[in-house]
Amino acid sequence: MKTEIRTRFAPSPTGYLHIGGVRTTLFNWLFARHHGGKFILRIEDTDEVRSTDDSVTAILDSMRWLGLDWDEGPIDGKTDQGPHAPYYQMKRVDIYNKHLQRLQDEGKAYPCYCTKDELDAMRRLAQLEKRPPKYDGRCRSLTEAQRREQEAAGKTSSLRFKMPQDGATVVDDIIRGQVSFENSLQQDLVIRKTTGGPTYNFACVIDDHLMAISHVIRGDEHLSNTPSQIQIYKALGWETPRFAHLSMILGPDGTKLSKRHGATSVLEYKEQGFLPEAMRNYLALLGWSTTDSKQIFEGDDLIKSFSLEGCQKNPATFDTVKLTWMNGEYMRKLPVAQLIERAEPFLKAAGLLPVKEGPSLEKVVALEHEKFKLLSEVPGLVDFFYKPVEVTPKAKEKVLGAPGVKTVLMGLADALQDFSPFADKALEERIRKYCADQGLKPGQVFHPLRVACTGRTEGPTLFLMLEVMGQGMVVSRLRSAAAQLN
RNA sequence: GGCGCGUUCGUCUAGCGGCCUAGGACGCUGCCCUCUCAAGGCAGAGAUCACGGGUUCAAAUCCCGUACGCGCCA
Repeated sequence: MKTEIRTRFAPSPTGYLHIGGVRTTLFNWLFARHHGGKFILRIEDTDEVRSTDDSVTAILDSMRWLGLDWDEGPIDGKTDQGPHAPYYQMKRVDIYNKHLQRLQDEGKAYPCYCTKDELDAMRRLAQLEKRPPKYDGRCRSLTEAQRREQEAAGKTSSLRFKMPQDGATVVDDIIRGQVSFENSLQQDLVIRKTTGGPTYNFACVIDDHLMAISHVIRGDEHLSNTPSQIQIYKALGWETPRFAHLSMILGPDGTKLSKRHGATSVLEYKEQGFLPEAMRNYLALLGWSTTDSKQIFEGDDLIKSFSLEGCQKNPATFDTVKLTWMNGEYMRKLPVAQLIERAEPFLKAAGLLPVKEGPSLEKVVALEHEKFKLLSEVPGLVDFFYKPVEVTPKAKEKVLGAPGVKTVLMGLADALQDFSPFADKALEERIRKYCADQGLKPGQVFHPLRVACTGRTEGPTLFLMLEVMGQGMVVSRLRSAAAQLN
């Protein structure tokens, strides 16, 4: 009996880490952390053509960004050497070969000399006759002499695993329950390719066993391969891990989430200004929930609450709108200083950091705190404190275009020129008094004032904003806005 | 084509035989708050629980079939 909980994430380094992959990683990670177990990262780089170091780096970066730390596995894209080598499948071929040989020696696997053309023909015929396109096992019964003959003729061979042909294999899945597959319908799986390398389904079994994985948590698409894998475990005399097959993630149109649906790489979400904790929270809720339908899980709550039993069987649609809402929730909860820290790359890119002159970023960001939904929005909502006022067309037409605005702006400038204290409440009183004195409605004054100072019709609460902006800037902006009228 | 999986508001979901005239969340609509935009508060629209048969005193919940979707094998 395996007592320690050990899960793993085993990506192929053939591109960036996409949303579906992260969700699988997240669930493995959550499960391991919940049970105080270990989470292992293994690189399935047996596809020599498409595997790249850059992909490994991208995957590692994505996981680090999301805070999904692993207990065993590579630490950067180049560490397929030394102690990290065992976590790269390409460094494990000797191990696979050993077990491949063992199965062959024990008569549980046999070489198959069929060529691709022969297999294709076989398949076409089967389809024509409306039979399942299953390999017919013709090389299974080859005698030693016949095999030597094939070898002598220089034929290359693959190695096939002898699937039992009677009974059924039951996958006892934590999420889906008992799923039964008839063995007679399973074909003799290729476990060593003609090129000599192990196939995915074989290497995966060997690794999961040798790495003592207790729970294999993976995407739904692997469920159909599981009976074959179970039979390989049996043939090797190994205990099978527990299986849990997660539902897939779909795009808005109901098909499997892919590039067509826009951003699918995790790092793209980072660039768009999403917080990793929001991403994690949202992703956890795709296919998992608690019975009280709780939405926001802060701190360790996700780890504490997570269970495979709470996982959904049916696929879920990825919804950017809800993700964005959730990101806003997290941004609102972040203290301003931290918020600025997190938004640093975006502030720098917008030229707002380091602050050259003007009010402190803390005060300015605090004014708009409840409005942010993305880190990338921070600069755009506060930049008018640091840049010359640019009046939007809408503001110009609707507010500055009204009659008497020029007089109002000049009047305000005069009234505020030497006003003290230049602070929220006092300013409000003073400006309301100005309205009363002039016989104007507050709206006739507040709106032009805002536009003159910010160039926009919407923005932070007015008087506090004026305070933060400071007397000098406010008065000069009022005057310059007035000057530009007529 | 065979096998497997799935199907509750637009979306994520609660539900595991009576508490369901189906609950929550996002989004949407309206109202309140209000100097704008948000945030917040309140209210509302929105699901004949894919469809058709059973089982049962009673079914979203159990069984069978059909349809549709998805996956795997190719």
